[in-house]
Amino acid sequence: MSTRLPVAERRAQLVDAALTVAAEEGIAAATVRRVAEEAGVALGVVHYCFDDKDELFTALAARIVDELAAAGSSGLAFDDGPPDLPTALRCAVAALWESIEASAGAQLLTYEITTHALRNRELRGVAVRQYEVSHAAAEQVLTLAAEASGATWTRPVAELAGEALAFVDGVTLRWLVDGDGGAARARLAEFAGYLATQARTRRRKRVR
Amino acid sequence: MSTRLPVAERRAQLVDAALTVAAEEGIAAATVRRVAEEAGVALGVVHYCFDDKDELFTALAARIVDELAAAGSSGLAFDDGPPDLPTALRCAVAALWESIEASAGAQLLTYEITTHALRNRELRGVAVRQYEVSHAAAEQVLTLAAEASGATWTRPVAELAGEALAFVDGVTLRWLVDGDGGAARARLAEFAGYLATQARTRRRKRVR
DNA sequence: GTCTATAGTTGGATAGAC
DNA sequence: GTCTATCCAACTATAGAC
Repeated sequence: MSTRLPVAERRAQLVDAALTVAAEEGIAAATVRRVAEEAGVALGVVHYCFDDKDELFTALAARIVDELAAAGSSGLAFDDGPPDLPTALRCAVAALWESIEASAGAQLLTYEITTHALRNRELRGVAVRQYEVSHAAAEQVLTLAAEASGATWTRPVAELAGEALAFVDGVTLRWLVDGDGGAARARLAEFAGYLATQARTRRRKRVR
Repeated sequence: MSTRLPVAERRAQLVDAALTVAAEEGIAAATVRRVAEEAGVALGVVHYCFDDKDELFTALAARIVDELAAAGSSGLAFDDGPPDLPTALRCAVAALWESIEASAGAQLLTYEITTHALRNRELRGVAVRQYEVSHAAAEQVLTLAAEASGATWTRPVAELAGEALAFVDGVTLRWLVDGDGGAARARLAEFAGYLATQARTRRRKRVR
């Protein structure tokens, strides 16, 4: 069974395995042993690739943050010409929620990572980075939506992004608990409506 | 050291100890052993009082939810006569935030309890109850604020409470990560402002 | 009825084999 | 440089003492 592999590839493989286990069964289930088993390697291999369980955890968190950043930068595509701001926001929210609803385990995992990181002084940076990336993604979406619809935010985008992030976070957690996707969507739609009041519309390019 | 105690009192004492440990060091640190140590009793005593670690956890969660319900029902007091709605909301938010900011460990613990409960089928009810109580508390605050200021919500209170709860949840978690109390307060104030637009003012009792 | 002493399991880490 | 075999600590749970 012992297919020798360069350490970098092993690390990637192990982080994959850790993600699989943690998303499905929770962070507590992602023990060094369980991750090794999932990856099909002996226990000690994990400790050869990572100094420490914390280091494996940090790598896992980094990987999730990377995915988050990638998802954020995928952006909105408006093929039918420039929409108005409410429409753009509705699209953004719909796309966001679709991706959330399709990955409950991963969503729950991000909350677990946050709390776990907050409880361990050395891991605090993990939680901070998580939010920096999320915040940047939120700002980007808001900026793109405004640009696409030819509107201008009347308040700093950073503030709006902070509020949006908090709201989405809270709505998602609530949804994980009650499983009510309709209610979650309604809440997000309401917030999108609020956001639309925080911009003023510039003269629009005429659609021919 | 063996002061014999009736089981009900021991249970209460142990839940106290569990709360102390969990709020300070996280739910993962609240092992049966650590709780016994904190309470100053032998390890086995915990297993005599609780069938199971899960039962101790459930008791801990119930105790936190009770406190939450109590805090919610403490209500708002407006000694200076009926305020207008924006003022009432500002007061409610300020009081809420003060209590949150004073108990970071307990706040973080509630998130840990939620995620932990969501990862264990048998404990799902714990998370659901947590949110039912929070939601009820939110509805109560909104209703009281409207009554005190002689206003009427133009949307179902349940919807507004759901949005408020989500937002407060998200803001709190963000604050636990970045420690920026000012930003948190600003976000909450903004939301209070939004809420005020969701009501219409009835004729006001004149203040003499 | 209340508590103590002990068993059995699972986890993180390492010394050393290949 | 990569992996295996082994160690030790910490945890949950229980059998039985008082």
